[in-house]
Amino acid sequence: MKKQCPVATTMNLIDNKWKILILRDILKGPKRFGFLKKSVVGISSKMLSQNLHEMERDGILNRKVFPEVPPHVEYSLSPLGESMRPIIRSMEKWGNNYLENVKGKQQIKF
Amino acid sequence: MKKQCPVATTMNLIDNKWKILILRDILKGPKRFGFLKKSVVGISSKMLSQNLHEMERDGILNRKVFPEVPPHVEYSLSPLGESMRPIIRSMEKWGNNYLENVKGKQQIKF
DNA sequence: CTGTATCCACAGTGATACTG
DNA sequence: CAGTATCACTGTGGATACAG
Repeated sequence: MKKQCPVATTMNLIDNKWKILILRDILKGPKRFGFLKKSVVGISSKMLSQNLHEMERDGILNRKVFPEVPPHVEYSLSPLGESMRPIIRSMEKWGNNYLENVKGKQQIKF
Repeated sequence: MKKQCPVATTMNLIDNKWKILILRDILKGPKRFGFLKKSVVGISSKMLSQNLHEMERDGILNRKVFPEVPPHVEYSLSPLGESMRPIIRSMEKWGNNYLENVKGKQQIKF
């Protein structure tokens, strides 16, 4: 029985940048498909749909359908998804510091 | 002038799972090419070389060549790379918790 | 030991059109 | 509104061989 790497385990569940950005948004509260489509800049309906399905399958988020016309679907965090908040927060902190202190002020290109 | 998303900024610098795993290893101390090749399970020389170059270009890590025969190259963290430690640690924590408490014990598949 | 060079298969993704 | 279907394309990344 092989020992598993926790970091690799985490990366298996959030394996692309779209999922991180989706998580970033839903951490602020439940979101609808259309909202995410606009908020996650550059994502296509297909990619959004696909990633939402995978995240639901992995137990990271819940999908709630409101029986209305026109259709209304809301995505919210499961407890497992909520537990990822520290990961996203650490990335947010790092990114903020990078944008403020590094980009352009040091010799690092961009 | 558009406001930039810190999370997306972070993801632009560590945009694939290889970089995360490389970072995980070098956070424990300077590492050589061959060590990383074995430690980052599944990575090819090409991918390893490519990612190391990108991370060096982005200012995340330093490359030090020892003028010896046979060649000896060591990769270590720059201050910028070191500042990513909280990100990796949060992933490590999450992954550990997931492996211990979630996988197999709840209804979440795997 | 630490890589680079080349080839190439195929998974990932964008674009577009369409549906309940 | 919230997706799905299909297709074409591209770049990622594996395999292999080779080099300094």
